[in-house]
Amino acid sequence: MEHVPVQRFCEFMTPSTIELQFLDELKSDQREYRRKEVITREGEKVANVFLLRSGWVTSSFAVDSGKRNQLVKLHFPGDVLGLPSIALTKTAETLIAATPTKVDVIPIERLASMFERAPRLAFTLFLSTQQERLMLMDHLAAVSHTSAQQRVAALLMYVHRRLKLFGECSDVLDLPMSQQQIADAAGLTSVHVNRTLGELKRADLICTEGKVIRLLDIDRLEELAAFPDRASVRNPWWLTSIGQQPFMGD
Amino acid sequence: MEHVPVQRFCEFMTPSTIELQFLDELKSDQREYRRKEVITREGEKVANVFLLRSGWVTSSFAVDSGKRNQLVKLHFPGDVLGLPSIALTKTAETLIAATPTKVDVIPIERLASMFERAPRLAFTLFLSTQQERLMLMDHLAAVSHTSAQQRVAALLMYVHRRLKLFGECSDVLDLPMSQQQIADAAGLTSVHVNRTLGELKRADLICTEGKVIRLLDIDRLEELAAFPDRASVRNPWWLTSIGQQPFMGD
DNA sequence: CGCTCCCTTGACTCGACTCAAAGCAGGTGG
DNA sequence: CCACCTGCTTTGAGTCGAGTCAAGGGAGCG
Repeated sequence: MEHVPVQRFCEFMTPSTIELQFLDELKSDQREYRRKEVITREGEKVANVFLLRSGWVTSSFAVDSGKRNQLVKLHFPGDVLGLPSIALTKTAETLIAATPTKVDVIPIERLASMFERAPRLAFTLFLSTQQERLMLMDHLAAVSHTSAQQRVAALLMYVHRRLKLFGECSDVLDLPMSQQQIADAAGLTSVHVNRTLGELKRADLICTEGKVIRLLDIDRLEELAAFPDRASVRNPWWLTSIGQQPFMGD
Repeated sequence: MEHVPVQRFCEFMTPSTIELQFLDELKSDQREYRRKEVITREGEKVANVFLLRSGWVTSSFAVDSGKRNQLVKLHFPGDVLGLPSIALTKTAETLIAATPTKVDVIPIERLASMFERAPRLAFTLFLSTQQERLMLMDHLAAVSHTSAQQRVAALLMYVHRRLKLFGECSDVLDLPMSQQQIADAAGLTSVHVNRTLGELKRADLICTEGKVIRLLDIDRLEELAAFPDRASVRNPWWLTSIGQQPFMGD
C-alpha cells in the first residue's frame, strides 16, 4: 500500500485498491535529483507532470527579467509538480530540488486518461488543486497585507505544519534554503530577511544552531503567522458517489 | 448554441453538441443580482458553484479581521465562480456583483457527476483552473515585485484584455469599481491609488471623463503592466483523444 | 436640505530596499 | 595542510515608496 506519496489523493477520500493500482501505473519513469538540480526550467516544453516521492522542491518564477525570483511554492512528498503549466506550451515554473529528491514522471496524456478511466481520482485531484488555488490566494493576501515578521513566521509555520503530517517533526527545522530563497518566498530582500530573523531571535521566538532553526514558541509563532484556518471536507457524498470502479479496459 | 457563457470550456477545444447540452443541464437554477449584491459571503456553507452569464463579479477575502480586503479576482462572463472553495465546508471567498449580474447555479454534486459523465469537459475545466492558478502566481509575483504604477496599469490592462475578448472594447473603460476596490485588488491603499492614477494622467497614459477611464497609450500601458505572455495549448491530442461522447445514461 | 459615499490633497512617518563592506564557512586544488 | 575561491550571512548608513491621519470638496440621493 502506497501511503505518503499519494496523500494528495487520500485527503478527501480513501482510494480503492484498484484506484491505487491505477495511480501506480500512471508513471512512465522514475527520476532522482541532487540538491539544487533543475527538474524543469521555465520556457521548456511541457510534456509531464511529476509526483514527488521524497525530498523538497521549490517552484519559482523569474521576475524583472531574471533579476529577482518569486518562490511560489514549497513542495513536499505527495505533491504533484508541474500542474499549473499543463495548459501551456512552455512551462512557467522552474522546479528545483531543494534536497535530494525522487519523483515519478507522469506524461500528460496519462493524466488525461485518468479523467476517463478513474473519474473519482480525477475529481479528487481537482479538489486538491482548488485547495492549492486557495493557498495561493491566502499567500497573495499575506504578501500585500502583512509585515516582514509575519511573513517569515508564516513560512516557518507552513513548513512546520507540512512536516508534522509526516510525523517527522519536532520543534527543529532544518531548512534547506538560503536567506535569499526565504526572501524570494516571502517577497522580501535577503538583507531584510536576515534582520527579521534577528528580530525573531531577540523576541525569543526562534533560535538558530548552525543552519538549523529551533522554534522556541510555536504558539506565538502561529499567532504571528495568522493563517486563516479552513476546514476541508472529508468523504462528501457527492464525491464518494462517483463510480468507484475505474474502467481498466484495454 | 451557447457562446460567451461557456468560453471557459471552449478555450482548449470545441465541445460537441452533446457536451454543450450537458453543460446546459448542469444548472439547477438561474439567479440575478443587483450591483453590490452579495452572491456568496465568506463563512457560508458551500453547496454550489456559479457560471457567470453576464456582468462582473469581484471575489474577495477579508484580511486583518475585516479591516482590509484583498480583491483576489475580477470575474467576467464565462467564468466559473466559487470553485476554489469547493473542497471546504465554509466558503473562503466573498463574491459580490460589481454590475447587474446573471448566474447559473450549479450544485456541486452535478459538477462531480460531470467527471463521470463528460470527462472531456471535466478535463477542460481542470485545465482552465490550472490557468487560474498560474494567473494567481503571476499576481503574487507582481504584488511583491512591482511598483504601484505598474500594478494599477496591470489591472487596467487585464480588464482591457478581457473585454477585448467580447469585442465590447474600445480604449474606454467603464470600471464599476471604487478606488478603494482598485486598491484592494492591487494591494495598495485608496489614497495611494488616487495619487497613482494622477501620475498616470500626468504621464498622458490615461485620462478620466467622469467615472470612465480612457486609455491614451495602450502600448506603453502594456509595457508598464509587463504581463508575462504565456501561450496556451489548443486542441492537444491528449485532450481530444478523451472519449467525446459523454455517457448520458438514466 | 442634509446625508453618505467617494475622490482629492497635504503633511508626516516608517518599513523595507539599496548600496556597500566585512566576516564566515565549505570546498577545491596546489 | 594551507591558500584561495565562491557563496552565504551579518551589519551599517542612507533613501524612498507607500501608508497613515486628517481635512476639505463633489456628486448623487432620499
